Amino acid sequence: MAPPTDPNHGPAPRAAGVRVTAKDVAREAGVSIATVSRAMSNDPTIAERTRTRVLQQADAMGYSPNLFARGLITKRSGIVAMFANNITNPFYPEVVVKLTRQLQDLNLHTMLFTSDDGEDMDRVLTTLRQVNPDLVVILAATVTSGALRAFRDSHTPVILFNRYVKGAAASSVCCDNFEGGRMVARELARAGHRRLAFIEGLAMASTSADRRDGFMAGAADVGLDPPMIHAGGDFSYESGQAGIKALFAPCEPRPDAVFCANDIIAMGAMDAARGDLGLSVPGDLSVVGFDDIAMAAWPSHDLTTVRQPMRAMIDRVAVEIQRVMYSDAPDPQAHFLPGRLVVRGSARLADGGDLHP
Amino acid sequence: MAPPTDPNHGPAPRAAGVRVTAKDVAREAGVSIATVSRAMSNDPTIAERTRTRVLQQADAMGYSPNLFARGLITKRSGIVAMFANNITNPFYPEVVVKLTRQLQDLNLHTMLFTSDDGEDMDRVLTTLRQVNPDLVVILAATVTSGALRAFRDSHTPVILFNRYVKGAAASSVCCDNFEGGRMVARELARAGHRRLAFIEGLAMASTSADRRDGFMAGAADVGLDPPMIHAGGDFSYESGQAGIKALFAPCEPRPDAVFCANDIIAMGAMDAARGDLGLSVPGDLSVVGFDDIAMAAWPSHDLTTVRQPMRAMIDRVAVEIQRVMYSDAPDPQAHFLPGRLVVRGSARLADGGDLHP
DNA sequence: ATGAAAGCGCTAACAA
DNA sequence: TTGTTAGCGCTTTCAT
Repeated sequence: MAPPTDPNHGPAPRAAGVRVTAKDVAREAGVSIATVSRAMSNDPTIAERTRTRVLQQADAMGYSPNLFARGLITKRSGIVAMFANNITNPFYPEVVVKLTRQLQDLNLHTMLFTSDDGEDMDRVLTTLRQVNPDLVVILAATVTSGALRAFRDSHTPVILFNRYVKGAAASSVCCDNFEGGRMVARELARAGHRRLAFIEGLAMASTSADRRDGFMAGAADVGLDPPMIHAGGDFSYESGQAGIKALFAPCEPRPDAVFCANDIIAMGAMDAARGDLGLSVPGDLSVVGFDDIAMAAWPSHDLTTVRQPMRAMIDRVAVEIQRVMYSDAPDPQAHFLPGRLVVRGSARLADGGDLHP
Repeated sequence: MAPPTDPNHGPAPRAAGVRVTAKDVAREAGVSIATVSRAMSNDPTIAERTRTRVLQQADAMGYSPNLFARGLITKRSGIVAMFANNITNPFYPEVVVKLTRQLQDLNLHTMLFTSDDGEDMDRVLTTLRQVNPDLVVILAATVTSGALRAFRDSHTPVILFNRYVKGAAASSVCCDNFEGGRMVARELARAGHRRLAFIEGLAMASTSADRRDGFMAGAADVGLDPPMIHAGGDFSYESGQAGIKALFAPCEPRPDAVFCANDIIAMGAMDAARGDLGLSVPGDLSVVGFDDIAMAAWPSHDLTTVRQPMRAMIDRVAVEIQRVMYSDAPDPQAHFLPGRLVVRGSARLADGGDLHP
């Protein structure tokens, strides 16, 4: 079917000028604006004949209702505000785009907000509140409890993506980062690795911390020494390069496996291990990442990694959005979705495994 | 299926939160709502003392003006709609995020729209028009002239990013793709390459076509045979793998240099050349990409490529946005920004060069 | 089944 | 300098 505003559908579009309003359509169709409104919103009380006539007229004039005027009355902006400040990791832009795509089918619109780092974030969140979003999705960013409270006060539900704040008035949809880390440690141990190491991402990111804690717990489970930890980096390729060099700087003990807070770090670590350190991967060192971004599968790195169930996470967010929007006083819910170990050539490992088998 | 504007889709949604309005602040501060409005919008006619008092009260109550009620009157939504359907190439998500960041400082808000591909694009653009954006930025997507006309009719300026439509009522900010391609051909020839090849991206993308045409023009300039062209792919890694294999399938002539429509393709071509074909890069084959995404610089690929001046392009878009928003009947302008050849290890080349020296 | 009228929250004349 | 009033474009009673 032709879209309602297809200019090649029906008579020539109205002479260029101001935007066509319900009033214009009403006048041309010989009805009241209330009837136009009813026609546009599928009000069942309208006569079928009138409805089609009005719709046709609207179509011909290229009319579509002003979403914000509508929102002023219905108290629903139809807007989902997404906040993301992670840009070096292609995982999150991809989530933004895919989630946007999905929300479009629910007649919801994405408004995008970003901040460079911590300090101006509250300023951005204030701006964000001005647009009265029906809902806020915060992607892998640390948000102050003050900001969370402000949202609760304005009755704006919040969904955290890959972030979990205990006791907060916000829903969460996360990959089970802790279990993912634990699984990696166990599998590495099972394949005979003895000296584990971990390269952190951003210190304040719970994704990094949870993966690390899970990794350490897993090492403890199987009786290995606590993994060496390289801290102080961010989620970048350069952090991976720097991390692996730092881990190998002391003569002993040298790790035989390194787990990284995300794939980008892992690729940096792998390239530096091979290039600068002259190590064989996985011969001398197994490297494992987290995310499973597209290029992890490329032969150039062939990276063993924990795949975040992106599709399932996005679907879960969409469901949570609907739940939260269509219930009166929704309790925040936390969802943890299991990751899956994707075994490739960068690590000496036996086999894949699920987080929650 | 319910029309895109159906608000009665499903059960009645809960009303969004009760928000503090200008009326509330006015009551508490003992002034009229007009005064509140003046205080919030820095109207110079208001008394300084009143202004601070009102602002304080507003602050205390957590008030911020409803952007859309304001827009209803001022005829300015403050919204920039961005349309992007390219998701496999990390270049564009990065542009979206960075441009958003920049617009925030101009008090403009980004609304994001995507479509999977051509057909449902008009439907998405219809939805997009409902939000009355002050301006539309279309990123590297092909738009129908009908859609462009619809925007012109509703007086919504359009800026095309890396797309140029001759005679269209839309501004353009592009990397000079044609000259970029030409430069690559010339530089390859200068370094002694004789049998050039090109791997296309999506057929309908002008970025791919312009780079190809420039490349062919450059080859002609220096008297080389017309490059072999591999068509029928998209902008993916897999297209690069398939492309290079197809180019090497016939025994003769075999290319000694391949230029790819973007970096992702180039990496696929390079990995397949080395892996599947057992070639040495750049010994047997030089590989050149386009974009200079972050990972092009990673040692794993060390890709020679044409760098798009992303920062300059984004700045240019911001300037164009301001120009278009603050003038009555702005003529669309086209800007072509020169790329720069970044010489790395994937190609036997003499030296870097600028598009417009 | 349709229309008239009352706003949603805000800004912009126009008065005072 | 401030308040009053009239809408922006739309939905939603309440009549008819």
